[in-house]
Amino acid sequence: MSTEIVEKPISVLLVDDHPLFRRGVFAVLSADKRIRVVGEASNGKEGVASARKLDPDVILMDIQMPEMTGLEATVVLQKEMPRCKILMLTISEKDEDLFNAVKFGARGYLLKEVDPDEIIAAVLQVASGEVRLTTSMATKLLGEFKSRGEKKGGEQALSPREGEVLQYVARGHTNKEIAGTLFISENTVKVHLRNILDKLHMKNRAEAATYAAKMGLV
Amino acid sequence: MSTEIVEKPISVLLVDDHPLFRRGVFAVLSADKRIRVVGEASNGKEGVASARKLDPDVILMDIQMPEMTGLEATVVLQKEMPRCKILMLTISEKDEDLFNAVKFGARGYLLKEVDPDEIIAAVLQVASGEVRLTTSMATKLLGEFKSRGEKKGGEQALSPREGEVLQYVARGHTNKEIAGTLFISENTVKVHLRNILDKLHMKNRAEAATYAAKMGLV
DNA sequence: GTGACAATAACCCAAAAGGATTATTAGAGG
DNA sequence: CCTCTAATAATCCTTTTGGGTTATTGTCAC
Repeated sequence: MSTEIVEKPISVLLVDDHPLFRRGVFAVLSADKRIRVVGEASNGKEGVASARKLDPDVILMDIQMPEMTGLEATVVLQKEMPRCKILMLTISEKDEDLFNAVKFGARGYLLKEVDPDEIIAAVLQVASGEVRLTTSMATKLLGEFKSRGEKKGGEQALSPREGEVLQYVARGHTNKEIAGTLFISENTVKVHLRNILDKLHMKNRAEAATYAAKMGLV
Repeated sequence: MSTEIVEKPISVLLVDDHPLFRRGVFAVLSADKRIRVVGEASNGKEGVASARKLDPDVILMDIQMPEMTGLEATVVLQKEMPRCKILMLTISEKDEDLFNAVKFGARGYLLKEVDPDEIIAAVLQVASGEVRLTTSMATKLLGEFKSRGEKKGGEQALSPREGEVLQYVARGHTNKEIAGTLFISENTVKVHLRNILDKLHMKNRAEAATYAAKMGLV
């Protein structure tokens, strides 16, 4: 047995709806021997499927994507595969997105305008179990948690399906339309919506739509 | 083959504030022998300077950039170097950006989510003097110009009262509640809401609520 | 294998929202 | 003075939503 320890490269899955951007990230990450890009996906849904199949160490995830956003995908994957570290790589500088990403289990938050070097450092860092945030982000988060410190008792997370339904509601679709899109009965949509309203302590779909928009789900 | 006519490659300048994205585009374009990337810039100001120096055939330009946006740069360059074709490559699906880009002289409008192949085709097409738009964009442009002819400019602004009603809608208030708050009849609230939906081309209050949240009204 | 939970679905009923039309009044601006 | 518009309001009718209840299935964890 050799005394040299051969490290297995960190496997990375890219989830972003822009093929061109993916290619850029791919080029940057592939230039580093400690990292290996094992797959790509172009929306949250595909991302979840790929993650299940590939079981990557790190997922680089965009937030704003068609079909299923990065936030929703993060919710799903955190529950399913807690070993897998999710690093948000997004254009959004909105505080709301940052808070939600962290709340839903992301291990880091990078803006797309970062330097190539930075992204490599971030991948290595989250792979090793650390969290990657800029100091200004960390400050924002601390302030946020302090201000809602004791209140957090009742908050229940939405299930993936509920998140999906909520998206369509926010886009102005009726229950019947949503049922048609998701191939389920209108009754089921109504049940989902009722559960959503109960969990969010809200009164009707318009209020829930506002919530969804603010959370960046649409 | 010595009889083959050797075409000079199309020279391309990339202007985008995301190094990672630039790298992706560079990789894609460099893989095609008919195209040669001759320079990169990370904002509109740098882009204009580089364009003056390099005189590229085609400029791939982002819209949202620090210092000087792609739209501003397009205005400057169109006046100075009309031979140089500008192709917007942006994340923005906003009609307004599309309209402005075309108005300011862009020869094409691509969304960043396009396939690599598409971007090569678009560069070749605008280099040859054609215009590159999706059919849905062309339709939007036509509709815009037609409606400018007869009415004042497409979107009608909400009246103050309508804005007020929309806020309450986004907060999840019912028509009856809004009527009570504003000391008007429920019928009037319904009229306001109908006018809001008509003006925004929306279908129901949930969709309007999403719009309000995105606009920062709530 | 039991218990928890997500997703599915059905039924009923009341309340709310949506769509169309018509009309009155107060102000602003020509 | 006349016109245009925002804001007000009513009536009629249809569709959608919201609220409560019950039940079946599949999966995952313990």
